[in-house]
Amino acid sequence: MSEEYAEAVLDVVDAIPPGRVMTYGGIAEVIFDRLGRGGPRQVGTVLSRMGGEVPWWRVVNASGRPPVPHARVALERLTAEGCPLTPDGQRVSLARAAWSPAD
DNA sequence: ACCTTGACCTTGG
DNA sequence: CCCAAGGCCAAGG
Repeated sequence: MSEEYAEAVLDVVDAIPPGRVMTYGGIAEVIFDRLGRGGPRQVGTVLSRMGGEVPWWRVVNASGRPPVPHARVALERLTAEGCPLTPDGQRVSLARAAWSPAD
C-alpha cells in the first residue's frame, strides 16, 4: 500500500464528524475518484495497521457493524458520541448516521 | 507466476 | 435475519 494511499484514507477518516460514520466501501469510493485505485479491502488494511491516530471507530461495514476485533469499544464510543444505533445497539443506523465529505 | 490472506461487498436462498 | 458463494484489490510468501 503506497504512502499516498494510506494518507488519503487517514485524511478522510479524520474528517468524519462525531456521531457520524462512513463505510469502508464509501471511503474507498471517495478515494477512487481521487487516486483511481483501491477498494474496500485496501481501506480496511490501512486502518488495521495504521489507524491508531484517527477516529477509526467511526468506520463501519456495509451492515453498520464496527470491525469485529474492536466492536465493543467502537460501540461504546459511538454511543458516547450520540451516534444513532439500531434497537439492539449492535449496529449503526446508517440511514441516519451515514456521512460523506460532500455533506 | 501461483496461491493465500484480509477491520470488505453484493447477491441469492 | 443468517449463511454461502463469488467478486474484489493489493501485498507477501
